[in-house]
Amino acid sequence: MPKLGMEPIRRAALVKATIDEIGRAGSLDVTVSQIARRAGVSSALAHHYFGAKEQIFLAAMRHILTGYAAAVRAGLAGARAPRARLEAVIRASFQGGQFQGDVVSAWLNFYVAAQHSSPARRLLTVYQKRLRSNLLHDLRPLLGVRADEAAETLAALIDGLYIRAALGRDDPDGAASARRVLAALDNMIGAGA
Amino acid sequence: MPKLGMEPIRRAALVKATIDEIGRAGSLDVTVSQIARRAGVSSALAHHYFGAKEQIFLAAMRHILTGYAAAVRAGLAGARAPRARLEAVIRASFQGGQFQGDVVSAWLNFYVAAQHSSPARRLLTVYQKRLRSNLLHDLRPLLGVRADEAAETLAALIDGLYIRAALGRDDPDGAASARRVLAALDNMIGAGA
Amino acid sequence: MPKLGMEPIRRAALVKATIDEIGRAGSLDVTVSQIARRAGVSSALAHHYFGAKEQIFLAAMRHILTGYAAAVRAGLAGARAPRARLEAVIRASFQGGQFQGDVVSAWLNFYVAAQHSSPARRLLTVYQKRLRSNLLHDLRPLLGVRADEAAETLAALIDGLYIRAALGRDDPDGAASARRVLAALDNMIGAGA
Amino acid sequence: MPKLGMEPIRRAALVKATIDEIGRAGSLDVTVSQIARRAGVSSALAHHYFGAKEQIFLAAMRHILTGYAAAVRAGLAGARAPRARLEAVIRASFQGGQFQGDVVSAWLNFYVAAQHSSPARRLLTVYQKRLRSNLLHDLRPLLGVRADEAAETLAALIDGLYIRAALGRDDPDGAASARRVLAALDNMIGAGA
DNA sequence: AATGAATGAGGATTCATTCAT
DNA sequence: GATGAATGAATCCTCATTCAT
Repeated sequence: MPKLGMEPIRRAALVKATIDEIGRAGSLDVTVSQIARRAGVSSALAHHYFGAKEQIFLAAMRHILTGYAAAVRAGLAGARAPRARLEAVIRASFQGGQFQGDVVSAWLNFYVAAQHSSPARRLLTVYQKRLRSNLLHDLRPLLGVRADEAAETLAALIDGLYIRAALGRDDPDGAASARRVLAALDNMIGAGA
Repeated sequence: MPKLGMEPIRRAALVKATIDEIGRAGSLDVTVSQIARRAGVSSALAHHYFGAKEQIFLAAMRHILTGYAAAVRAGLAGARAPRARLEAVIRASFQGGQFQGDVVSAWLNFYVAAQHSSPARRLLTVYQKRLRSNLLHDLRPLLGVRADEAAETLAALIDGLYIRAALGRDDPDGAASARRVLAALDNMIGAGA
Repeated sequence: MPKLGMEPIRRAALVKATIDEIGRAGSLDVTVSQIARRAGVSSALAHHYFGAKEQIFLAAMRHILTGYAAAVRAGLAGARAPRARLEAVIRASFQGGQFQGDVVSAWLNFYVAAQHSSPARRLLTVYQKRLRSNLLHDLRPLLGVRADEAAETLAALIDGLYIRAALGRDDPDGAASARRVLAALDNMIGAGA
Repeated sequence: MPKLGMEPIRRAALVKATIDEIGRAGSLDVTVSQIARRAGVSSALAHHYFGAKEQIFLAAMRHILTGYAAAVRAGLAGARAPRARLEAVIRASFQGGQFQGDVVSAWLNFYVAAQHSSPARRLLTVYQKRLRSNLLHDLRPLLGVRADEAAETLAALIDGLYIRAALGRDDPDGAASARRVLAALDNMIGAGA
């Protein structure tokens, strides 16, 4: 019997290393060797498990999106009222796991990748649809027909705060960002009165 | 006899070609040869005029920022009241010259470049500062101490709408985007009442 | 409990898989992994049994030559007269086992391998010597001193028909090929009259 | 004005180097770097002019076929009678330029390449058709309906002599090979009487 | 002013081979 | 007996950049 069960370990390590490297480089101009070295394996092994470089990137993207989805689910677990649920969704975007240097940088780069990579675009579209649907679900009871516009605006605002966070040198301030989105949300609700 | 005065023409053509190519590729993964070919010159000439590839990119970035600055200036020319001036600044971001496929794509890519290129970051910072100062100047009379927060939020919203526009396949709808930012602005003003 | 006696089975499977893969690829550019996969084992096992890739190829070559030798022996079993024996030798080259897509393709590739691999060359030389000696043995009584020339020509003709068969897309027509060689043979005999 | 007109020179040198290297290696397992080094240029330049490795090989193949076609044309120039023309065609195959170590080795390898490369197959098909048509044109007056069979056999014989020449260590004996084909031809003619 | 020629450096990818289990 | 794990070495190919003309 050979050494068994390394595959999931290596894959996870490589995905983690990919996000770290993208964060460090601030771009997708990262070599497979750099990723592999950081993961402590040879570049050949990275290819062995992922096939091609793009697959590594996509796996990293999927990893981030999965983490985000889990954060949203967790946040929604205890929330019932629309306003509370919206706050949960918004806060999830700016929480620990998601809103830190490397991950935010990776996000921004995935946005770029989505412009020329169909699979990347598909993944991003899934995220966008889910966010939109989450927001709409609880905006409707509060805003009625204005919910659609509001969802678009809030989603754009979240993305905008991400992009700006990516430019900051230090780890971004998630609490402040969440506060801003919530303020915009409350403005919308208030304006409807 | 040598052709005189070609330099500005060539430079402009190369800058234009750079933006076009970035738009086409959806990333900065564009070769000097591709840019040169599109500009109708040899890649050697591109180097002759710009020195290195990064300089070409920076020139393109500068070109876009200059165009944006001009649009803002033009918009502000006829506006006096704070609300009118804010609308002018916001509309400038989503007007013809700025808010079209290639240019938006270039923008997004420059955001990425700013993460690892100091000169690019500097250029982007200039833009951000100017936008912030423009917004603040007219938000203060309307919102007082809440102006800072409002400026941050509006700026992020503008960026967010750009990023989302970059993902759309067709030329983005500038009017709709501007409307959203203005709605957010009016919500802020209304909430302050 | 360890399976006993697997070795010959695995070796045979790998040899068979090698010939099939060479036929499929139309060249020796076949990886050990491909061969192993087709044989239903790991590439490590292929190395375990054969040591190195070249050994696998040589074993495949030996397998083909052995099969050919057996076909010749079988053909000669019932033949007595020189002309009949020659026909048997010639037909053996174009019979079922030898003259089919994969095998012919492998043959051609072994000719190439013989140009840079000494062991391959040695194997091929054995085949050539044996064919030559077979032909000569029965050409001498019929053609006397012209037998040497005739043997060379017939051997070359056989090889030439193989090479041309290798290029055809479908399984080659062994009967037609044999007929051509026999016609050439009869022309030689006839010319001697 | 840059240094001009190097392209055809480099291309020719690379084609020549390719044939030499294939001859030396006895296979197509030749790296672009080896070819380039022998041609006295960088491997990058080889790619610059030919794009990809396969194109270099195809150019070499084309070069050989062109040389062969020229030799045939030259041989046919002075020949009128069918038998004389056939002799010219046959001799052309075994003359200086065509029938020497490297070139013959390259030939054999091109036969292999034709098994998996469509463009290579196409080139080889052109050669085969031309040879067949050349032979048929002059065999018909001599052999009538038997001309087709004869052409096939002669073509196969020529190929067979090539393949065997490729295995010999020294430069092959073209005169002897030609003599053999001519003898086969005369046997055919004689048998028809 | 402009470009064809040329290359060094670097990166993705493949693969035979080894090894521990 | 058998294999998953792992890698070093190679190879194709790309590209920014330089230079002579």
